[in-house]
Amino acid sequence: MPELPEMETYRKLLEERVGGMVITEARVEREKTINIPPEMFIQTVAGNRLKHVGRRGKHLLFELESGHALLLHLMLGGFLYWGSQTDKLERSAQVTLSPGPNILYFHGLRLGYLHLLTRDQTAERLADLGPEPLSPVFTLAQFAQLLSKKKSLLKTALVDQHWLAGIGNCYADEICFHAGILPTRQIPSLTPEETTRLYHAIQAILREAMQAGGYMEVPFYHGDRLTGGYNERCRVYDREGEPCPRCGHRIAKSMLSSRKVFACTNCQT
DNA sequence: AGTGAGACCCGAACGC
DNA sequence: TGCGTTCGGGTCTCAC
Repeated sequence: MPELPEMETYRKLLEERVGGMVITEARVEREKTINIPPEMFIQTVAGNRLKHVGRRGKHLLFELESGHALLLHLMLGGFLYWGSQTDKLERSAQVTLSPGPNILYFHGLRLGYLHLLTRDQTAERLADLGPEPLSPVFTLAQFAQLLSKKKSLLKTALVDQHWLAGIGNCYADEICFHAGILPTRQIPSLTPEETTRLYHAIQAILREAMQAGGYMEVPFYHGDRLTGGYNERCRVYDREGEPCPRCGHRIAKSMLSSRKVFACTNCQT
């Protein structure tokens, strides 16, 4: 599901294409996707300029000139499409915005949402998130400090948004594989050397995935060659039984608090 | 504090 | 083909 690299890919594409544009029209097809009555939502959003598109963890922030922000979380199965009245998908869209001549379609928002918030409300909603793993202030020392405060299993911590923001089920496994460490390791058992490997794996995997365009299944616009470029690059995620790209051993799947865990039990220790 | 279960939601996958 | 059923999975909340 959409994690940091996918949302960052969307953020960049959106910033380039619709940043600075006036949202001439907003439509709400599913009221539960938003947080206020549709009339109020449309009244505030329509005619408002989209100043900037930001990201925090797995959230996307559409910052409006009025000081409001649209806070997007795609949760499970949510995705975006940017096209025209005719160039659109054969799928229902829960909300559409028209920044400029094209239309931004919000699809698959069942558990996901697009909430219109004031500056203060936005800050409050994001206040509980952990640090951004790719921020320059997120150093190895800070990561080691974070780890020292956790006693849980490694994977449980990696997907905990309050501890570290942006990593989900897929990248947690990919990061552990890159570091050669089992996701089910107890955090207190990690050596300083392993902590260093994990830190560098977080940087390497997230940056590689961002560069490749994440693992979304649906392109962002007609002819999009970036979005979803990471689909073929996952080393262990959803590859149960396939040979490990490092040692050839079969990749194992297990469950951990109703989450799938993929790992090579031979070269990850 | 960590873990687990239930709720949320509906498209996709599956079974007959 | 087609209808009914099951499942998945991030996050929040509430036990234990």
